[in-house]
Parts: sequence; C-alpha cells; structure tokens
Amino acid sequence: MSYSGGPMTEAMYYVLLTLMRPNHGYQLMQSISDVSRGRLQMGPGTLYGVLARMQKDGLITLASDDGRRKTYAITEAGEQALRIEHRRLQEMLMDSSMLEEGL
Amino acid sequence: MSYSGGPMTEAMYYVLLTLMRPNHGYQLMQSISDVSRGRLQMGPGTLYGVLARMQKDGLITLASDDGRRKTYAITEAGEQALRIEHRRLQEMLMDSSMLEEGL
DNA sequence: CTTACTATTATGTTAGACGATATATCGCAA
DNA sequence: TTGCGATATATCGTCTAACATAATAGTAAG
Repeated sequence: MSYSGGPMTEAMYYVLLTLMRPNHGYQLMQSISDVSRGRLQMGPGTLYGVLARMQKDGLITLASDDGRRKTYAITEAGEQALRIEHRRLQEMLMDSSMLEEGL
Repeated sequence: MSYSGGPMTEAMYYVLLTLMRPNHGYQLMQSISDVSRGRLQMGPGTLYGVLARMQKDGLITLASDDGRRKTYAITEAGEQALRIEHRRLQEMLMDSSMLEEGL
C-alpha cells in the first residue's frame, strides 16, 4: 500500500481504465490496445509489473484465479485514483492554454 | 539527442511549457509553480536534471550564460514535442470518456 | 504435436526525489 | 569601508520506482 497519489504513468492509467470492466492479464494487453485505439501496445513484462504493483497498492484486486487465468478488477481506491488522475490531466491541459494560443 | 517522442513526464512538460518564455534555472522553479498554479513544486535536483537531459535532447537551448545565470529557451523541436504531448493528453482524456459516464 | 494462450522472471535503463554543497552577490550594520 | 549573514544560483551524488525488452515455462486446444 504505497501509492501516494502523485502523477500516474500512462501504463497505470490505461490499466486502471481498462479494468473498469474486469479482465485477466493476457487479454488485458489486447484490451488496452483497444481502449487506447492502438496508441499503446503493452508487453507482458510491463503489464504484469504494473499489475503486481497496483495490486500491492490496493488499486486493483485479484477477482478470480482458476490456476490459468488471473482476473483483476479495479477497487474503490483505484477508481478514486483514476478520478484524481483524470483531473490532473485536465489541469495540465488548462495550464497549457494559459500560455499558448496557436497550439 | 535521445528523446524518442514517447510519453513525457510531468516535470518535462511543465519545464517546456514554462520555457515558452526564456528563463534561467533558479527562477524557473518559481515560474513552474506559478504556471501549474501551485500544484507542482520542483526542487533543484529534479529541475537541473531535467534541464540537462532536455538540452542534450535538443528540446531546449542555452540562450545565454553570464557565468552566474544560465538562461534557457525552448527550441523548435521542443515546441513540436510539446504539441505532441498536448495531443497525447487530449487523447488520454478522450479514451477515458469512452468508458466512463459519471467520472 | 504443434501452435496459441497465459503468466512469470531477469536484466538493463531512465528519470525523478531528496539532500548536500559550492560560489557569488547583495543588503546592512559596525 | 569592512565584514558578515542572507539570498540567488547552480551542481552533484545517491536512492528508488518504473518501464522496456526479452527469455522462459506450463497448459490447453486444434
């Protein structure tokens, strides 16, 4: 339980987002690609590392494990973290409009 | 010259943004706090590390150095990277609206 | 029996956080 | 004027987190 609420990485953001509907790791790789409309291709190393960390931090939970597939779901804390991150992204965009015109 | 165009960190983003008007390192710490409306307080270690990396990558340039102050400015490449990052942030928000209603 | 599915692990690299430090300059008091 | 403390400015070293990449391993399915 060590996530402090600071800026989230792109990987964490999309994993949380995609886990708004429960899913297992391997399938998640494809789903993340879908949700990001192909922008983000996450390899297994990256993904499972993120999953392990986020589970430890209580942002996601292991919903089921049949020995073959491990299905994860976002937790209440995860949804809140996602909302906060969402707001942060909005603020970053707002801060840029302060300085730029023809971006 | 090694910045690949991937996701940018919050620190890089605000340094670039703030350098839309040239500024020197120490003053930059305050300006970044202003631009982010207090959300981001960057210490010297973080800032100067970011500056060194971004200069090496050609995103910013050393505009002047009187021996006391080093004044940096954003480059053409830096502005383009900033535009790309801006677009990425927008896409991340769009991708979230696909899945969420009452966020 | 070979291919696809699913997960794990090891290693390397990068970047940011934090704290300590070095130097110059400025304001001010004696 | 001298001297001294405070502020401005920049740098360095170390620690840790996190992602990329690739290799591995087991199981199911056609």
